[in-house]
Amino acid sequence: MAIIEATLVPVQEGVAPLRPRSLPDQAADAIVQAVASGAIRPGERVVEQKLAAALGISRVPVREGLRVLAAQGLVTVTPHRGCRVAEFDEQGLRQLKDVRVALERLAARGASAAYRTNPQATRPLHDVVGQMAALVERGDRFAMSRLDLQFHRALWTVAGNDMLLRLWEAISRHILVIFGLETETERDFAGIYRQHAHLLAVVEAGELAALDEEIEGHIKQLRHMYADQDSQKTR
Amino acid sequence: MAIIEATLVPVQEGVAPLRPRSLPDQAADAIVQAVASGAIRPGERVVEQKLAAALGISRVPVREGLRVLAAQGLVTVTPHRGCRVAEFDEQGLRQLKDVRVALERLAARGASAAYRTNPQATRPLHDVVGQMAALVERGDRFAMSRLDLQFHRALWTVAGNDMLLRLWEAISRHILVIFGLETETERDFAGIYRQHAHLLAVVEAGELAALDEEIEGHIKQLRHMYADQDSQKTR
DNA sequence: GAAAGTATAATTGTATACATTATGGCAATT
DNA sequence: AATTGCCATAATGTATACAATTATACTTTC
Repeated sequence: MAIIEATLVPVQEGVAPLRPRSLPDQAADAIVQAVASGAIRPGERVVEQKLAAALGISRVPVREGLRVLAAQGLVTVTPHRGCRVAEFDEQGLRQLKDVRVALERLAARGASAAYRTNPQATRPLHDVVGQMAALVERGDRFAMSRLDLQFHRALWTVAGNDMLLRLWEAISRHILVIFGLETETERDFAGIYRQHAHLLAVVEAGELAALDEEIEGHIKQLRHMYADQDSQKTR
Repeated sequence: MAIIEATLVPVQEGVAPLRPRSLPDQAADAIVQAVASGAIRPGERVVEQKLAAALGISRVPVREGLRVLAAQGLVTVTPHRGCRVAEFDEQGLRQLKDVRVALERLAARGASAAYRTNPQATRPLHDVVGQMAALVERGDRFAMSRLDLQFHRALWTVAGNDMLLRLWEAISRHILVIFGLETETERDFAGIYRQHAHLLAVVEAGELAALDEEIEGHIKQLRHMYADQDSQKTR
């Protein structure tokens, strides 16, 4: 059987399959980044041609990127009337938080189970927490936000649920934007590090009730930070 | 202020804004339908040009539809190597079920809260259940599956969480495919009707613990039905 | 003077054409 | 005999061109 034969072929270890990032992907990231950095404001109209020109590419990959973003809820697209960046009002944030809590619990439980099966499974999480610790001194806000997302992405990955991870792709983009839009209030870097370290410990402990509570508390902060800016909005 | 003036303009009530379904959307639906009906098998390679030809359109809208399906996890796309329909193995089904339970709980709680605020909120759910009742006699398997999905879509809509509803769009497509692929074992139509009616009653009752349990039981059936076929798979 | 009609510009939607990349077969080389 | 290099083919990725739709400004009409 050819299949069996194929599995016997020695596969080079230690090399990850490289995959070139396509223009649509890059375009989607660029748009999200633009929103997160404030270059494009929530609710603002987005014109394909202008985006394409700014990115130095044609409209086609831009459109594909926008379609994906629409599926993930970061832009709304009305037929023949174009795209508009989603608004991130207080209600939307609460909804996002609810969804995230529900799924993050699942992820944490999955990661917890994976750890019980194989204590090495949470290695990536420790790595991220380690990087966080190194960042506490020099307070790089952007880098810390990235590590925050990276930690949770790792958590959802360790859980080993493909569908879950796919939903995280959408959710994390929302969070990325929210992190970007959040007020400049200095975040408590030591606190962020401590929180994630603690969450990781609880995951490895595997007490379900404690896990649920930890997750709930961990995510609540999100809404907090953003609330100030939102109340400033006149409209 | 122009804004205030605008809000005073009487808006015609009772008419839904009509939006033409775009070719990419139709293409995506067509592909999902083709998988659900068995015309395209899970894991099978999908060539854009052939799809376009079959649908009588060009490749561009097909590509956009495929990108959305990829974001929703129904196809996997490898750069320069094309698309492949996802496989729905037992593990994937379990993962899907876990995610669905977690989110469906959230939806049910939201719907329950909406009902407490306004008893009219669950009206659409009663409608669907009514249609189910009418279908019990003449056992139209396809129609019943549609009502099943329609019920849950209504549930998630009533919950009033946009993000949640967006995720449902992805999940429901998976379920649609699974329903289609499921073995021809006659489903218990009366049972399906009864289950949904009961779920609705529990939602309106609003007992959280009972709700969680009900959801869990309600969704477990999914894996069940498919398990047989999956075990037949040789590979 | 407000509503409806009309022409024009801007933008999106789709199709076609071209460029790039992967795949499979076959010869050449070691 | 196995690996490498090369070529032909097929499919994807991207750009450009055109068609269809919407928005805007202006005119017309009652």
